[in-house]
Amino acid sequence: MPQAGTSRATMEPAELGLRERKKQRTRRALRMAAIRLVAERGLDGVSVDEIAAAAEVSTRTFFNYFPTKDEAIVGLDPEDIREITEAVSARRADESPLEALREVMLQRAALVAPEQADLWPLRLAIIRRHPHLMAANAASWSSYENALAEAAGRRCGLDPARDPYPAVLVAAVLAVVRTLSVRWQEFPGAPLVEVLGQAFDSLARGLPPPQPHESSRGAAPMTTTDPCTVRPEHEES
Amino acid sequence: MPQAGTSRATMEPAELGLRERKKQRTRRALRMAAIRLVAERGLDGVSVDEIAAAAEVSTRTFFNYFPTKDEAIVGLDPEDIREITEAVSARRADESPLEALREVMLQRAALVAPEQADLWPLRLAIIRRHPHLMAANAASWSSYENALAEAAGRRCGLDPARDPYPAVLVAAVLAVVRTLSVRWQEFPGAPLVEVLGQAFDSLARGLPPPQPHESSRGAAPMTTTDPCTVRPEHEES
DNA sequence: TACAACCTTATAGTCTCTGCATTTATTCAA
DNA sequence: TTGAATAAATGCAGAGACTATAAGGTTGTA
Repeated sequence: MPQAGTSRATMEPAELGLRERKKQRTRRALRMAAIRLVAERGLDGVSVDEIAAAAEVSTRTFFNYFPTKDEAIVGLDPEDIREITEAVSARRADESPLEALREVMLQRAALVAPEQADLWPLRLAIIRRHPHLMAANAASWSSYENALAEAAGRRCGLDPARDPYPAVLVAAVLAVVRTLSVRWQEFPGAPLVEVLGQAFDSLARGLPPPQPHESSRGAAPMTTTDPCTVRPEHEES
Repeated sequence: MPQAGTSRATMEPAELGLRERKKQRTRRALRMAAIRLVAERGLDGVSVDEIAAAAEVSTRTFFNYFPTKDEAIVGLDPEDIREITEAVSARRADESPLEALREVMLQRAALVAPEQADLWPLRLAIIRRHPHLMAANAASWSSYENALAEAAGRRCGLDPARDPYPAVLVAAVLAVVRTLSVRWQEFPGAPLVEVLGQAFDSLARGLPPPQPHESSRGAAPMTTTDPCTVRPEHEES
């Protein structure tokens, strides 16, 4: 059983066999070529032919790896999905589902895989330039919404097919992560992890309205972390 | 006086000028043709040519109205966006942003514009059959995430460009609505409005983990009681 | 009526993406 | 080491999505 990964990720597991490793390399090469070229010349300024050429494979091979040009740019690696899902399942059982997701997402945001460190900003720049990619992005995420929802459901003993709670929880969490990831690029004031953390706090409190203080500070915090005046909500204890 | 739009929607405002009305009709005809045909024969069983033919316009004209075949099926009318945004702005000022959004979304879910009443289920059926459309769907929604975020921001006196709160709030809310709308088609046990209402309650409480077996709450938890069998069903292609 | 602005349309072409048959590379077992 | 068995990469042919352009119709206006 694999150690519920904190590291791993950079090294190519030697046990994987030559064929598998080659595939990973090809996929990465294609993605890098796609992102680099598109960041440079715009989405319509680059054809799949050129991307494939840059990665030194045939055009047809490109489509063996990605169903769409868009996916090559914004899609998540299936491996990443597996990692994240596993990480959620591996969290201590006494955490609430929201807490577990929070921690995994924050960790993830903190380490942004080293090889992709330089690609990440390019990706976001591209998305900002071509908003419709945010869709493809969301779509790609939604493909692991299901996986995550299942993991989340298991934590609280719910069948995600029956009870909407896990799906709702995951949808809300991923929406927050996605939104802030994109914003973060535009207003790189505070580190992403911080902004995300505050957003999660807010979410955990039921998204209470923040006070409209005339804040002329450069980086307006999401909400204060002290006992704010939460509006009276119907709650039972 | 707009009356916080409960009606309107079916009548074509006569003041709009012939040209404008014609455009609306064409757009609607194209959308209806697209949804009907695709629901019948599947996404790849219908070409844009056929859709245009069914709506009695040229293929080129189709692309004057929709940038994409997908958009014709899942995209929102700009007019709807305007209506929803206005409805949010029109809510009483003493409601919290979350409450305001909640009410608007519930109202919207309750009345599903009359002309589209029959199209709505078809749309969802199509999305379920072609999961990647959920992306286009989300994308289209995201185009009014901004509008909504701005309206939400105004309510609490925040500049949505500076403070992430409105964006986060809206993203979470729309994620929930989208998720449940899709699920609702698969498990049509409880009325959508009810399921949505429960989800909003949960959101307002900070997404607390539900108890697997104790049904201590009078107000029904999100747990459904229908025994449904489910399988993934990723048809596509 | 005449004019300007805007829609629609046909044509022709580029690009995306798929199916299929062939070739090349990798694994595995003898 | 060799020889299948297996899987991936490639080239090719083709359908369909989408666009640029130019020409022809409609609508709003003077």
